[in-house]
Order: sequence, then structure tokens, then C-alpha cells
Amino acid sequence: MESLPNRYHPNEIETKWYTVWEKAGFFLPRHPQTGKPIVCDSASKLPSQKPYTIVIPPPNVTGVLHMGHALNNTLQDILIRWRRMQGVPTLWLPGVDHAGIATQNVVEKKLAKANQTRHALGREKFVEEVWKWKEEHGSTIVKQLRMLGASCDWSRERFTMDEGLSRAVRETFVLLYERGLIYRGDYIINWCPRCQTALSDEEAVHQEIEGALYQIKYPVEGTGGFISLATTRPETMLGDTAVAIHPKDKRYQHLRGKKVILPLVKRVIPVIEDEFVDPEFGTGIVKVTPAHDPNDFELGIRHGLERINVLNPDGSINEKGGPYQGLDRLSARKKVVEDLKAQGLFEGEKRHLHAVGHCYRCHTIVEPYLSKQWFVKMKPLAQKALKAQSEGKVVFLPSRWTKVYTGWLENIRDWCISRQIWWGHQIPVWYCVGDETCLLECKQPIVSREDPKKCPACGSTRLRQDPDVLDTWFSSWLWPFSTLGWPRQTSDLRYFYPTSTLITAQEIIFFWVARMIMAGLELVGQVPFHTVFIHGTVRVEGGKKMSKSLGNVIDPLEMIDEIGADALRFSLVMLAATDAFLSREKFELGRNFTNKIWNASRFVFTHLEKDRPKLTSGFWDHEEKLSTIDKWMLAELDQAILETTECLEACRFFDAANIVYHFFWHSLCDWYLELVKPVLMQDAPSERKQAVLSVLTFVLERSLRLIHPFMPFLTEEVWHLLKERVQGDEVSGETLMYAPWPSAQTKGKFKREQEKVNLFQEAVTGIRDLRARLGLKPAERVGDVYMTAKSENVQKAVSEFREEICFFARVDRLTVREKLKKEVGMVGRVYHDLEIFVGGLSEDGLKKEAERTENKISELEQLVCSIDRRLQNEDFRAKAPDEVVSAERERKKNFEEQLASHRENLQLFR
RNA sequence: GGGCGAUUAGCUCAGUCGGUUAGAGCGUUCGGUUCACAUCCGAAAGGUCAGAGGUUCAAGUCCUCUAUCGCCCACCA
Repeated sequence: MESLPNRYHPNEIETKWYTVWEKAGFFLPRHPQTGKPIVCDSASKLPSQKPYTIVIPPPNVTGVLHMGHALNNTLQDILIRWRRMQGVPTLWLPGVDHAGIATQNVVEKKLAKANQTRHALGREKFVEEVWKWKEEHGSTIVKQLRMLGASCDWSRERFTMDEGLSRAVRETFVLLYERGLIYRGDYIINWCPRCQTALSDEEAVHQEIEGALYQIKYPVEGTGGFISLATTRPETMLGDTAVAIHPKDKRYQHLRGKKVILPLVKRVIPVIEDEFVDPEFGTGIVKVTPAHDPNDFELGIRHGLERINVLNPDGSINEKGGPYQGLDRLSARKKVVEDLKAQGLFEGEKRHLHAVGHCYRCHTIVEPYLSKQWFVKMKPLAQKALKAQSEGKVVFLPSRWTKVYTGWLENIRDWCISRQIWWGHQIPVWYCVGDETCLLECKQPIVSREDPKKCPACGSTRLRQDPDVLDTWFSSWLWPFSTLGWPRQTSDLRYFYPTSTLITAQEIIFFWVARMIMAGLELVGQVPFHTVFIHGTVRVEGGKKMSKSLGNVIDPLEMIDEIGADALRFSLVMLAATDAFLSREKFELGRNFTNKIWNASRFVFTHLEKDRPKLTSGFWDHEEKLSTIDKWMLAELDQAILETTECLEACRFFDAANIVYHFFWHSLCDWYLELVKPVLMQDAPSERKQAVLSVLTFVLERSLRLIHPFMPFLTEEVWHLLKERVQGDEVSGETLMYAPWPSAQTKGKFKREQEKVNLFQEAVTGIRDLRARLGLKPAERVGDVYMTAKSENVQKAVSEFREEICFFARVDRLTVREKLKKEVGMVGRVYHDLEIFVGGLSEDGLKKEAERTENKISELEQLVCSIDRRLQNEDFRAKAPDEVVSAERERKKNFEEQLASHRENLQLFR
């Protein structure tokens, strides 16, 4: 057997295993009885057992893996691998989102480098270019997910613009249109002048900026007087069609029914009264621009005002803006202010903090803009989604996110779904542009699942499809069922829908999670998933979000290259229990753990070289061959198994990782491995050695299973190395991926052993502490170490460990207190009812120990005092549960005994 | 402006039903490498649980207020 390097080198091992797994089809869901892959629309019978399904939050096709993805997908992979090991048919369905605006931007940028524009190219050619780009670069993130170890079923990989999903999008649009849930109309939407498209409310991100509040004067018609009003966007006055006051505002009663002259454009506009106006804000008079402000738009409807759109799609002033035509909105703002100043109508400006919408993509300030768009009527959908939650059909974890979800749904507004871009699902609506005489009848748009050939009204074949495409999220919200074949009733849809768990970040609860729930309920009639787990946001140290634009990224791919995917995964889970602040150093945690597992395994292997012992759980039938420490080890393993399972069930990833970490490192390596070393070092074969090897290999093997969901590559590698070195059916099968998830077997029957070892550990720690404090070198033989124990039980337990304690601290005699009194230079420490003494001390050492003991005594005295106070309280005795009261009494007794021992010891030292 | 969350060791965070002397990792200090791993082992030090009230026999834990920080949402021009 070749010798293994003393450090773990992950790179080749990870590549090797991923290839093996994928080729072998291990990621496909499997029939629990036959073990055969479950293929979509297969003729074979579906299992009766409920599957475990996760659909991936599809990353953008333009994306590269960042830490957020790494965390998100690690958590999904942990659940999937864990359930797979439990023998559940498990599907993790991967895919990629076409990311309309983002992708279009990327390709446009590429064209710009070649001095090209999409307009010059034309729509058809441009879309071809995007597809070409997608073929070349679109699988980047998918490859990176593989590097992370994601055990997705790649045979089911989907793309939001592939044929099936496009059909689902069309079906949805038509269905919702038929149900009266999609409509088209002129409304104020968020317009990004740079992307030149409408955005949904969620895509217009409010950010606080420091603007100015400008106060200006409008002359009142026919009176020679003026009114003052305040605005943050003076240039929009070009589109004013009224000014408004509060009907009860005493200051402005004289303005009722009056008209004002709009400066610069000289338009005469009415003074209207509306409750909406807040008399407290500004001057109490507000300019009304129905085409450029959502409130003013509503005002305009109530008062029948004209809507004058003064902006071009690129944000410049259009012909309605007279002399300002052609100026960008911000230049126009300056010019308007200047001109007002020149005319003496400007009354000043003051700094003003306010939240302004920014394009989520390019961060340009968006303009409220009047235009004709398609909308989804959200209230009816939201009702269903709220009901599903209140009935417990969807559960959010951690539960506080529930309120975020319901709060949004309760205040939902209609969803603007049309986008004026070219990359995406073109809206399945056609308009007849044929026969002029037919125009009246043909005004009705043709909304169709199939491309229509002719106008159903006039028969004209001159049809024009709506040029807009749908919001990317209009395909994403169908993801949990469109990927399974919907609207076709595939076997996948029947078997895997609804899915089990959705794992995602907080940012897309509105964009995606809530909308998926609405779509699932409306279109399939069931929630798309039962549990939504929201994980923390990954940030860099200092608190900023980690993002490419801030240049503060810790690249997960670099980390994989340096320390391996397993180490990255484990570190992330340990670090990102809540919102996490990361730094490169923190990833050492995972790296060190991989190395620890590697080396512990290597150590075990060195003792397996000779005879390829049988790895068996058979020792359960021969308990008499197991020592206390063996039984303790097995009990610890079981505890780790139970706790890890419990945590995974509750999506408590950090706790689960923490448990396996401590179990492996501290219980297995620091205690068990160290304790059995002397046995293993013996050259001669012995029954004891056999027993130890059995337990050791068994525990190692079970640990590998337990750790596998977190660190799949390393555990698979070590598992195979172990397999080569032992015999027996405990290590069978081709892969650890399908090794059954461990179950507890000791069922508490080694409780006594656990208690004994805990006591022993305390004793050993005490001895080490003493030795360290006394400055004894490890090899230095000191006088004697004595142990005394008051109760017989403890005495027995301790004598059982004489051998082990010798190994650490040389217990030469087990004796009793009486004998000790005769010795000189003793120092002692008390552990419950166990005492340890070391002899042969200097004067100085004795003095220090006396001081320590005095401190300890006063600490204990205080404790006893406070317990006493409690016990003397009548209310406590009367109202506290009996077991609490008796526990207090017990504690007091304990402390008093310790106190007595320490006092006696103090005498010894003096 | 509204909502949510946080505040516990030098740092990052656990702490479940209110009940033992409040825990871990990192960092620090001290000691240690022939015998798997210095990416290691052993030990220690380190806490007014943000502050103030309240409920309770009992509060890190429940309630109220205050302060600071973070996040999300929002059409006061």
C-alpha cells in the first residue's frame, strides 16, 4: 500500500470523484427498491415513497460563482446528500436563468467594443448574438457548481428560455389573460433611461440620496399675485397640468377656482383641491404632473387632468418641453432653475434627503414615466398565497421571515411585466395592422398559445407581435413546475411536485419566493414547496455586502483552488449561521478540519496495513470485549448521529456542522485516539488490540458518513482508502453517497460509561493543569501522584483508568486522604468527589497553590451563601418545583464538601 | 416614516421550556515535535450578558422604555 502524504491535497481528488459520480449517474433520483434511476416520463412505475426535491434558485446565465452562491448551493447539497443517504428518492434540479436585462447589457457591451450597437444589428441578429454568447459563456456557473461538489441531476438541467419553459411562459400568459389577471394599460411605471425599459417596483431600488427641495413661484392668473410651491424635480414642471391644495387649508381659500400660469411654458393650469395634499409639507401647495409622478397620476384621474409626457425614452426632454427639448433631464433641471431665477420666480433651494428609485441593474435614477405596459393583477393571487401560509402549507425558516412575506403580499401592487428589451420571452400578443376598414374590430389584441396566422376579425395576415418581452421573473416564478414539465402532465411533475425545500437568500423573497407561491397555487393548484429556508447574507469584514462592483470579493473559486471545495463548504456553513462577515483567514477553519480528518484516517490506516481486519458491527454482540472507553466512544458517536440528524431536519446547518466537528476532532481524535494509542502501539496481536481496531474503524467509517454531506470529496476518498484496507460488508457499495445515513445503536445503554469517562476526563485535565502550573516537563518524573475518591463508585471508575492515567500522569498509587497527610509537599485539586495530589513541590510552588486554594475557597463560600439565601426563602420553597428545590439542596451539599476538602488541603500546604 | 433584527470574553458568534459555577471557535499567555496531523497537542487567563425599569421564588432568556448598529420596506411633493 502506497504511503499517503501527511497533508491533504484536495484538487485532484475532487476532480476525480466528481467525474466518477456524474458518470455513474449517482446524482439521478433513484428508485428505493430497484436502485434504478427515475427518469422523466419513464414507463416504469414511480416509487410509492415520497421523494425529496429541491429546485435550484437558477443563477443568472451571466453569473460567476460568488460566495453567496457557494453558501446557498452548499446548503442545498447538504440536504440533498443527507436525504439521499437516508434512502429517499432525491432530486436536485439545476438550471440557469436567462436574466433579460443583465444578459442583454453584457452582449451590448461586447458589441460596443466592436463599435456595434444592437440597433444597427437589428433585433433578430442581436438575439442570435445573445444565443451565441450563451452557448459560449452560459455554462460557466454550471461548471463552477460542479467544482463546489453540487450533486445536481444535470440530466434535468433547464434554461428559462428553452423550449419547454417557453411553452410554460406562454401558457401562463394566456391563462392569466383569459382569467382576467393580465391587462394592458397606460400607467406610471419606473423607467430606466439607460436601459430604456420599464421596471417593476421591485426592480426600482430605493436609495437615499441628498437632493434639493426647490421652492418656486407660479403667478396666479389675473390677480398679479403668486403662489409658492416646492419640488425636488423642477424640470417636471414642463408637464404640470394643475397645482393642488388641501381643501381645508385656510391659507389658500382665496385660490379656490383660480388658475395659475405655468412659468416658462406659459400654460394656464387650474388650482385643484384634494385631500391628498399634506398642508404641513413645503408650502402646502403641490404641482401636479400626472405623466411623471404616481400620485399626480392618481390626482389626474380624479380631476380629469391632461397628461403631458415631457420625456423621451432616453431621459431627455421631448418636443413638449419647448426650448428645453433635447436636454437631458438633469441638465434641464439646471436650466429650468436658472431661467426661473432670471424671471425672479425662484425662491431658493435647500438640501433634502429623500429616497429615489434606482435601476437594480445599472443604478441609474429611474423616472416615473407614463407608458402603455402589461400588468398582472396581483391581489387575487396574493390572497391565495396568504391563505396557503396561514394554513401552514408553506413554512418559513427562520420564522421571522413569514412577516416579511405576508407584509409584502398584503400591500401588493400590480406587477408590470413588459420590458422594452429584446432578450427574453416575447409577449404572445399580436395586433392586426391589416385592413384599415377593420381597424375598429381589430383593436382587440390577439392573445394566443400558438403564433396566429391571420386576424380572426378581418382575416388579414398582416399581424404584428407586441415587441416587448416579459420580465425575467415571469419565467422564474414558474420554475418549480415548468422545470418538471408543466403544462404537460409529466411523471416528473406528478412525482416531484410540490418540491420539499427552497433554500434562498433574503433578497429575493419578493422577486421570486412569493411569486412562485402565487404561481404554484394559481396554475398547479398547490404550493411549490413546503419549507422556505432563508440563509444569511455573506459580507466581507467591515460589514459591506460582498459584491463585484465593490471589488471586495473573496472568490470562492480561488478558495477552492487553494484549500478545496470541502474546506470552503465547511467553513461557509460554520461561519454563515447568520449574516456572515468573511475574511480569507476564517476559511482556515475548514481547511484545518479537512487536514485533521485526513491525518486521523491516515493514522488509523497505519494500523490496518498488516492483516486487513474485518470491519464489522459484530462487536455489538460481544460487549464484554469492549472497555469503558470503547463504550464511551460508541455512545458519543450515537449522540453525534442523533444530534446531527435532528439539526439537519430543522435546517440548523451551523449546529449540525458544529456537532460533527467537535465529535470528530475532540471526542474521536483528542480522546479516543490518544487513549488507545498504547494499545495500538503494541507489536503483538491481542484481543484488546482487535477490539480497539474494530471500534476505531467502525467509528471512523460512521464519521465519514456523518460528515459526507458537508465534505463530500474528502470523505469519499478516505472511505475508499478505508475500504481497501478492511474486509466486511460494513464498507460495501461503490460510493459513500449511497451508504446509509447512520442510526444510533447504543440507545443510552452506555450511560454509565459516559459518566465514568467524563469524570476521568476531568481528572486528566486536572492533572495536566497541575503539571502545567508546577512547570513539570512531560518527561519529568515527579514524586508521586495520588488520587483519592470518596465514593466507592468513583474509586472504582478511577482505578479502571489507572492505566490510561499513568499514560498521562503516572499515578503510582491509589490511596486515601489519611495517607496523604503524612506526605510533605502535596498539592491537590478537587473534582466533585475526586481529588488529585502531586507530591514533591518547592516552597514557592506550595505558596502559589495555597493562594489558589484560598481563592477557590472564597468563591465556593459565596456560592454556598447564595444557595443558602435561596433555600431560606419561603417563597422559593413553596413555589419552585420540588425537583428544583432538591437540586439546590444537592448543589449546596456538593459545594460544602468541596469546600471542606479545599480547607483541609490548605492545611496540608502550610 | 413603517417594520424586522442585533447588542453576551479582545474578535466572530452559540445559549432550545426562565432553574447547576453563562459556552465554543479564533486571538492572547504559558508549556510541548523521535511515536497521524505545528494546518498539531496540552493548559490557562479572559464576562456588570448595551443601559434603565418591570414581571417572577428565580431573568442572558419574558415585558416596557432608552441608546447604538444593521437590514428590509415606503408615492410627503
